[in-house]
Amino acid sequence: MAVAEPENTARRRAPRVDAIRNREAIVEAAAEVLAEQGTAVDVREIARRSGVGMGTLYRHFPKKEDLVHTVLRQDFSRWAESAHQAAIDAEDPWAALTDFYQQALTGYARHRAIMENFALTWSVPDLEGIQQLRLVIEELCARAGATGLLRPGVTTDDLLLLLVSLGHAVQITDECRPQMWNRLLRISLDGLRADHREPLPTDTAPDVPTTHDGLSPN
Amino acid sequence: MAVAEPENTARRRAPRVDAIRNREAIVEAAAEVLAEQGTAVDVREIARRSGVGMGTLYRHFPKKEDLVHTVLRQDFSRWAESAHQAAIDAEDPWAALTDFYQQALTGYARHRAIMENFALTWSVPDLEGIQQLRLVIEELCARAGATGLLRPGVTTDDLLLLLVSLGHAVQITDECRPQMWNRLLRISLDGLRADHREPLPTDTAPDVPTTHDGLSPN
Amino acid sequence: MAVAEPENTARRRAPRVDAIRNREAIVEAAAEVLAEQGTAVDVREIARRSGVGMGTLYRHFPKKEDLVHTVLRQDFSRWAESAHQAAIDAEDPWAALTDFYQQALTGYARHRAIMENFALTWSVPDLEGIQQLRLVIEELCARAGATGLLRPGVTTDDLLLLLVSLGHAVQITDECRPQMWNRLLRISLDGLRADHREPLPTDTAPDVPTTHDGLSPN
Amino acid sequence: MAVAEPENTARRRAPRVDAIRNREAIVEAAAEVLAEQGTAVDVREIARRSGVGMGTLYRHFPKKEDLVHTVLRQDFSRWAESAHQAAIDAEDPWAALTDFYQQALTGYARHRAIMENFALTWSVPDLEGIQQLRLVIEELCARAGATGLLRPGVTTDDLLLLLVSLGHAVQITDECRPQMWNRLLRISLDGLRADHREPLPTDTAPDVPTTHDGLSPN
DNA sequence: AATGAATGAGCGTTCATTCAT
DNA sequence: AATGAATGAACGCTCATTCAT
Repeated sequence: MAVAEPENTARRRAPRVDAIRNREAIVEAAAEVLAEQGTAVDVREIARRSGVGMGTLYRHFPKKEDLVHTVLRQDFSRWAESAHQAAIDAEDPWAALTDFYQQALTGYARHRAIMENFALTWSVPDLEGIQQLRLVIEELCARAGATGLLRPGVTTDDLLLLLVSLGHAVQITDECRPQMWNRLLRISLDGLRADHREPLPTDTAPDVPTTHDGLSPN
Repeated sequence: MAVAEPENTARRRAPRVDAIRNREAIVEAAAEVLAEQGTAVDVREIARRSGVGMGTLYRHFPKKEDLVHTVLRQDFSRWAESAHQAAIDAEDPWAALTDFYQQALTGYARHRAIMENFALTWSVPDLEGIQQLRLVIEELCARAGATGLLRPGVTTDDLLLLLVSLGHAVQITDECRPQMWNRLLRISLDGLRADHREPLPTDTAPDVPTTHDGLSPN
Repeated sequence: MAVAEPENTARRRAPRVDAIRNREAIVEAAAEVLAEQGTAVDVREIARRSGVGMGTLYRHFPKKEDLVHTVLRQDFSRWAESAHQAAIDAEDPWAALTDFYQQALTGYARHRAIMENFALTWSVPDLEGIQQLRLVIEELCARAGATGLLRPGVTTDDLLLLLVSLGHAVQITDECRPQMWNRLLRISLDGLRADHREPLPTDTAPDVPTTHDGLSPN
Repeated sequence: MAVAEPENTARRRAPRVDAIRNREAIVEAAAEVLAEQGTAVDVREIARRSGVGMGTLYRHFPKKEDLVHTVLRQDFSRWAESAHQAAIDAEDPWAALTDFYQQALTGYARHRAIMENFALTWSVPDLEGIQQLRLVIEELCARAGATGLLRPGVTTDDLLLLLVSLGHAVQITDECRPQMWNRLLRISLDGLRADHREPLPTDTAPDVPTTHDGLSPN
């Protein structure tokens, strides 16, 4: 009898298993489709690929936008997580920074929805996933700054914008010159090194504070 | 009879004049609209602004894409021309390079169609206008290379891709951080200076030859 | 075994109690929602408010229409009952008739489902509840007729149709001219008084017999 | 040559013939369908019946509501016109009033969209067509008032609301008791006669002025 | 018997492209 | 050659009803 109780409890929540499976199928299919085709896809295509009806899709995500944001959150999060892991594994701070760009760009260049929506980094910076990504960069920035290897005055936002910028370059050259972006990355990273001491132009941003002003001592 | 002849001739050639005028009106209106709203505009809007009917528009440009390409050709050309002029006026080669980016990004960041279609730079590199732009960059590259101020190994394509890349950054930050891209530009330009001598990664492009192989002495 | 029996019995009958409770909850919620929003409501809203799942709702009422009819039966019944009570309480027959309309229209003008479905009065006259309402009117009619105050030839159906008709007027003017229907009521009631002795047009109804033909002697 | 000019002018407007024909076909089909099924019809059904594509329909009426309003305007107008004609033809003012109701109700009882939207009479009283209808009633009211046959204090709005009210009754009884509404009409008209001198309840309407207060001398 | 997730036809609307005039 | 009306497939979304648990 005592054993039966948990079973009952479990049974009560049983129906949701399918719903969860469906939700996951939808998100998975959407992630796939969005990565492939960008946010302009027909919702029906997502429904088709996930094997559910329109109603099911709309039960879980009342607006197309909701689904898109969910997927973006997830994708940005995953991206941030793997980047974070790589940062931890890296030996010296500069390598961490370098590897971060390398991996970030290698992995997500083909993700159309991510690239399309990288603009959100600035317009909706508090989207979960984007914030995570920002935190990773913030840490990379702080560490590289602390070693004195990073050019003085470089901020998290600078590094983030560089990522967005290079991401676009990667996407654009992906088909015809798949490795070319590495050259641009190298150039940019060199420009970020501490042997450049000329101050960067100020950008008098009203609301987004520069995170690391004066952090790096030298 | 003598009177009829000119009439006939006039009748036959008059339409041509109209046709040309119409074509120009369409392209002009399209340029305006595309710059403002990007390629997602309704074709009707272009027809409306140019003062012609849909049929006329489609007679001249059987696909929307044809019109877009035509406009892009023109816009890239104009861009290239003004850049060329600026390059000529510049005193030293490095300033020429710097000014080029400055002006290009300042002026075209809000040209939505250009920014959207900068990808064509790589997928359709022989589009007239893009080629012109490329030639300007090629010259800037050569001159800066010749002075020894440019990092060895930097190619025209590198500079072009940098332009595309920064263009995207400008566009994305235009609303919330309008001047921020200047920082990125500075960083990139510093990375392009000759005090960086480490070789750039090779990019083994199959079809588009690196333009300046062997240009840089070291 | 003796213990098992009641258990089994309990098990068999327990659900019934729940079922009845559920059914009532559904009807109650539906009555509320239908009165508020009319028959165009989403069935989900009813399920939500009654606290049951869609399956349960549809087990009890296989079609939305079934539920609507059940609720209407109930609402018409209640209406009839309170009208009946008021009729009993009234002193003279003419006041009874007058008060009936006054109260009926004041109370049910905002009952959207009732107003929407008053047509059922004629198309489904044997719907329980409607019949009850009809009986009340029949009695009012008979009593007023007996006193000689009611215009000769006026039938229960006339009075019922007048109610429907005025009900619609009330509903329509509820927002902008909330008391205007009283004027129409007054006019109609005056037209129903016995000082009008011209015979009313015949209506040669094939199936629904006029209830009070020749009832009023004078 | 002078003769050719008008021809040319005519030719310039020629293409519109089809458009006008289509627009008319759409309105006609819509009028038909709306009368039959009310405003809930699928726009595709209207397109189908009028023999045009969806695009054509939406070119002429950018929103479904636009088409519906156009049709209602037209239907109300026609109704008003024929009522006006009948009013002119009538010999004495009281017969004019009587005939107006008779014809109005006979002709439009089956017009579902009209009946559905009669509420607009109060919420959107300035819809062309409704205003026309109101003017006709206003005149009927004034004339009947002037003869002293109309009950003192009766306003245009009273007569209009009576029309709406009876219209609903007609619609509801149309299938099972098609002539029954005549009895209600008779009753109401008798209530409107001048032998009823008790003042009608006031309705303290804030914005819509009572048109004929104290107009009738007797 | 109860749950609520799943279904899918249908709705109002848009827009690149075609075609009669 | 020019016009702009016509086309219809496709889109985002809703909701009465069914079905697996």
